Amino acid sequence: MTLSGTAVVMLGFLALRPRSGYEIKQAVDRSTRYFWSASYGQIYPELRRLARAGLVEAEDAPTGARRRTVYRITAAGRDEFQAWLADPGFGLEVRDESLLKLFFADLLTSEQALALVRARQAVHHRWLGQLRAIDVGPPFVGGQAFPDVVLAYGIDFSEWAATWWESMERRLIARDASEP
Amino acid sequence: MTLSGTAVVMLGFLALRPRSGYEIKQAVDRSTRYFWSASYGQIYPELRRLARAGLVEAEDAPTGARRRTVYRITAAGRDEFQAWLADPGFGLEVRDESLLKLFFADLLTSEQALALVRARQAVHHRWLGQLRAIDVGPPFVGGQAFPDVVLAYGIDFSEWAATWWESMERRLIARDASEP
DNA sequence: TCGAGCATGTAAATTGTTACATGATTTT
DNA sequence: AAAATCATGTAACAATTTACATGCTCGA
Repeated sequence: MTLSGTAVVMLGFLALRPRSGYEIKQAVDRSTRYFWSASYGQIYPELRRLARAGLVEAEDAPTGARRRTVYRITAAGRDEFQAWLADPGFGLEVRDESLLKLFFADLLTSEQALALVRARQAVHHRWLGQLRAIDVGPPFVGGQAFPDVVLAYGIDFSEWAATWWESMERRLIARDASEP
Repeated sequence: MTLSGTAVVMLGFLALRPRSGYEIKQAVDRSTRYFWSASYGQIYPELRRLARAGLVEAEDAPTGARRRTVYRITAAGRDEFQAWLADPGFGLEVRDESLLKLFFADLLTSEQALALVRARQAVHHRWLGQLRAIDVGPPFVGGQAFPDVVLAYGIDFSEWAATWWESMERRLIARDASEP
């Protein structure tokens, strides 16, 4: 059984505690979304697939007349998740349109290139604000140490990147000043 | 006309000079692949679409009896590419399976978590070697300054990341030594 | 002559996003 | 009473990977 990326992150959150599809989406959006996102269009169909495969179990848990289904990971699901987790191999894919634009930025004016560099900078500053807000809030996953390690990585990387793009901005400005 | 990511990178390389599909793939693999990859399964069909849309022109350029088609960007194609390039907005998506595994690493033994951290380290060291080899070789795109900026980003990031994961390794080892 | 590299392509499957649709509950 | 949020889902589309298939050319 090969788990898709979405299946794996869902199983991971269900391994911590039972949740509804809606709650899984919230968990992803509050934590892994920077490096592993998931949309409702994937989550709900995938929950059904996982249930058919016996990796999770569904339970009706309505709030009043509003229907709600909570999923619980099974022993088989836990085994699958552990197997994925224990394998030290991993995929790492990046689709970075700003680096791509910068790559071809010789075809831009100085002003346009500068705008690009500043837009990129802004992204890192925004992330930094968001991640620091998580950092000072209550722990996302109680008793778990590694989510904090990942958060620390996010903050450290954002700081490094913000600084890198700021110094790139200064270099571009200096270059423009010397060449008319 | 909305250009797909693959279309855009192809048009970008064709804006620098005419190439065959094979040569576009080589260009991508030698330069943008770390942040923007493309496979033959996309490139060849997309070249035909771009030709139908009038953004590129095909020309037969066989080597002996081996067929070969070289594509040249048209004025319309250049306009489309410039329009994409001049827009300072960008997408940035990451699918980082190693951060995801680290996020759930409380479910792993110390040894397994350490193996994961070391595997991640190895990736950055490998990239660093590859990027430094490009850095000392002949310039990939003659007369263009920004590809070197992107390369510098890649090298600086790889150095930062290698260091970060090394210090994470030391922290894990220290933690394991203090807690039995 | 054999293998590496040049060169082009298709088909199937997977993966994922976006937009749409519906309705209940809670907060302002 | 309206708006935000909770909650679930589908359909259409877009993007992408992988595996397969074919055949030429050049250097060892």
